[in-house]
Amino acid sequence: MTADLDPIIHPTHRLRICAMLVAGGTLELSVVKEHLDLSPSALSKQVAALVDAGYVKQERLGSDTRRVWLSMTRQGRKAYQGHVAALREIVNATTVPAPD
Amino acid sequence: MTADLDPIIHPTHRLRICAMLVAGGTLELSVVKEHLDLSPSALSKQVAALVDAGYVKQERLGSDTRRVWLSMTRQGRKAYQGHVAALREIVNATTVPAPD
DNA sequence: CAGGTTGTTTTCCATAGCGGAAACTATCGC
DNA sequence: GCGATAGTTTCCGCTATGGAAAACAACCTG
Repeated sequence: MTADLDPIIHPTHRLRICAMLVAGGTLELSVVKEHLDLSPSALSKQVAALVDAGYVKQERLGSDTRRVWLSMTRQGRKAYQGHVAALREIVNATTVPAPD
Repeated sequence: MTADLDPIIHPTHRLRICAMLVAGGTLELSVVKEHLDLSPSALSKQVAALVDAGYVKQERLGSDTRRVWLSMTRQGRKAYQGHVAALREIVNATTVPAPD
């Protein structure tokens, strides 16, 4: 009943990264970097955290294999959905502990 | 157009505290503590951060002045609304940077 | 294929945030 | 006044974060 916020996803940069990937499918790392205006190292680390958690897949695709592409894994999509559900639950809460 | 996430509000405990107060009006600190299952010191610190930001008002009301009551300030409510708007914007984003 | 360039990751470092435990302050009820 | 109750602060260790620069990888050109 009480969905939990996912601490891997919640921090602002990672939440944004996931949102982009969920909406956009497979995106180039550099596109995400520009869109979120993150430094290379900051982005790389946040993405690494998502990859470590099994939420995001990284691959070098296309003709120029220097470029990295990102996409959500099935597990990541599920975790993201759960996280968003938890956010909605919190934000939409109308019920509040009854006063004494 | 791009609303920003508020770093004061975003962290999970503070988000929950704000959500409770926005929904519940004036609540006793201990009620919040029980509801969120936080240790005394953890709660005290998170609330202090919200108070420092001017988002939450703390007062000792009623006969037992040991008990602290919490409520959102006007500024806090506004910040919370903005934060939630930003969350919605991120989560509902359908538009994504166009591919090459 | 050497050398330069571009894209990404890693290392190093300094700083901020967080939470538990325990000491402390203030108040209450008897 | 005393023990119990509510909350805050201090102290401490741990994790997270981010910038800068070094390192690494892949590409491109001559």
